[in-house]
Amino acid sequence: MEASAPMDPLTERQSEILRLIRDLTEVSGFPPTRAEIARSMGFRSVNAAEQHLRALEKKGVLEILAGASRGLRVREPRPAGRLGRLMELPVIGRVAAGSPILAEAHVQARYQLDPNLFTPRADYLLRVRGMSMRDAGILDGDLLAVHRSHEARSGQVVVARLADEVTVKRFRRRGYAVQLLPENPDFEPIELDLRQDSLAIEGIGVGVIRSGKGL
Amino acid sequence: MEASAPMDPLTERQSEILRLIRDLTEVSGFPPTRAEIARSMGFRSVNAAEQHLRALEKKGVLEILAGASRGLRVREPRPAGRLGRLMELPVIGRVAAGSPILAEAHVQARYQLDPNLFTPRADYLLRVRGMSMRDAGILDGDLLAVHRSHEARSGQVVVARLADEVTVKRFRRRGYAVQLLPENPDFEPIELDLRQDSLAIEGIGVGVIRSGKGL
DNA sequence: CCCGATACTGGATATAATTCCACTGCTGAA
DNA sequence: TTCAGCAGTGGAATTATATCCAGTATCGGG
Repeated sequence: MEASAPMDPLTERQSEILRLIRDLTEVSGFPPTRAEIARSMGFRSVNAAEQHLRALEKKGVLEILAGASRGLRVREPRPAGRLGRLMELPVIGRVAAGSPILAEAHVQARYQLDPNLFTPRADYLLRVRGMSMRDAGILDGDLLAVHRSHEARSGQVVVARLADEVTVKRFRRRGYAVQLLPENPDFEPIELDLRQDSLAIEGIGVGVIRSGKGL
Repeated sequence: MEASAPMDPLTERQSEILRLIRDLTEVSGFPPTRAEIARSMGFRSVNAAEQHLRALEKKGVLEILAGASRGLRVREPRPAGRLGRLMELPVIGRVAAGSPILAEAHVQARYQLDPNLFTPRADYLLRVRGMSMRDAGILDGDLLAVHRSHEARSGQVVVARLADEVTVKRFRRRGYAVQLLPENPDFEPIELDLRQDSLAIEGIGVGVIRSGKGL
C-alpha cells in the first residue's frame, strides 16, 4: 500500500479548513495556530482543529512539523514556475556535530542557479565560517559551492569532516600523509596520517558566492 | 526626528538577519522564531535575535506582531514591476574605452540567477581583472555582481569610470575629496578632487561569484 | 567624559501553542 | 450490530516562544 499522492477526496469540512489555512497564511504571512483555526471556524475546542489537521496530513495535502508552532505547510502541486534547466541548491549553515551535511535541519535557504556557472556541477552551497581560507578569497560568510565527492586531488579545496567537525581547507596528499592547509598564516595546517586518523572528504569546492554588503 | 518610512540604512548584520528571515520563510513556509534565528546566526542568546528584530522594526522594514509566535512580516518594498522568477544577467568582460559598460559587444555570457541571492538586485556581472581588490576577497577572474547606480556611499565597492577606464575599487568620500582605494598594499590609492577630476560611478558591488579553476 | 547605537551573553517568566486523553454523536458499510 | 471515519466538546500537561531584565563590550559624536 502507498500512503501517497493520488489525492484521497477531502470532505467538505476538510477542504474548508485547507482553504482557511491558505487564506490566513496569505494575509498574515504565516500559518494559523490550532486556536486561530478553531476561532475562525467557530469551534469551541482547539482539538477539533487538531483532528482536522491530522486528517489533512493523512490525506497528504498538508505537512505538519511536530513541535513547531504554526508548523503547517500546504502541499502545493508545485506553483508553476520551475523553469526546466535550473538547479535548486540548498544553502547549508552550521553543521551540527555528527549529523550528515545535507540534513534538512541545516538548510537555511535554497537558491536557483545556472548549472553552467560551475564545473563540475555544484550540489550544495556551504556557508563558510571563519577566515582560515582568507588568502584564497574565501571569507567569513561566503557560500562555497560544493561538488559532492569522497575523493580529492592535491591542491583542491575540500570540505572535510574530522572528528565530527566540518572544515574547509586545501587538500594535499602524499601517500598516507594528508595535509589540510589553511590559506591564512594565522592558522595552523592540519596534518593527518591516514593509517591512524579518520578523514572523510565530503566534497570539493567548485566556486564561491559572496552576497551582500560584506563587500 | 521621525522614525518612519524612508528606509534608514540597515547595518550589515541587520540586513543579514532580514535576508535570513526571508530565506527561512521561503524554505519552511513560515517565519522563524527568535531561537531559530539565533541558531542560524550562531548567537548563543535568543535575545540577540530579539534586539535585531526590534531594530529592524524601528527602521520600518519588518513588522512584529506582539504575542504571536513567528509573528514576523517582512515589509516588501514591492520592487516595481515584478520580481518574478529568474533574472538573466549578462557577464561583462573587458570594457572598451569610451563605450558604455552594457554594450552588447562586451557580453561574454548570460547566466540565470536567483534574484534573492543579492540585495540590492544585481544588474550585471563584471569580470574583474587584476588583483587590486585581493584583500577584499575579489580575485582576478572573479565575477562581480553589480547593481547599477550613479551614487555610492563611503565604504562601498564601486565600479567607477575614470578617463575611459573602468575600475573596481572601494569608494570613500569627504566633501570634494574622493578616494578610490585598492584592497592590496601593492597598489596605490587613487585620489580625486571632484572640482577638477571627472568621475562616473557605474554601479556598486553587491556580490562576488568565483567559478572553478582558481579554487 | 558620557551618551546612544550596535551587537551581543545569560537567565527568568508568563503566555502561546502543541499535543494527549477521555467523551459524545452522527453516518454508512460489513 | 458493530465498527471505522467524521465532527465535535472539554480539560490538562508540556513545550515552544515571546518578552523582560541585567549585564558586557565597542564605537563615534557632542
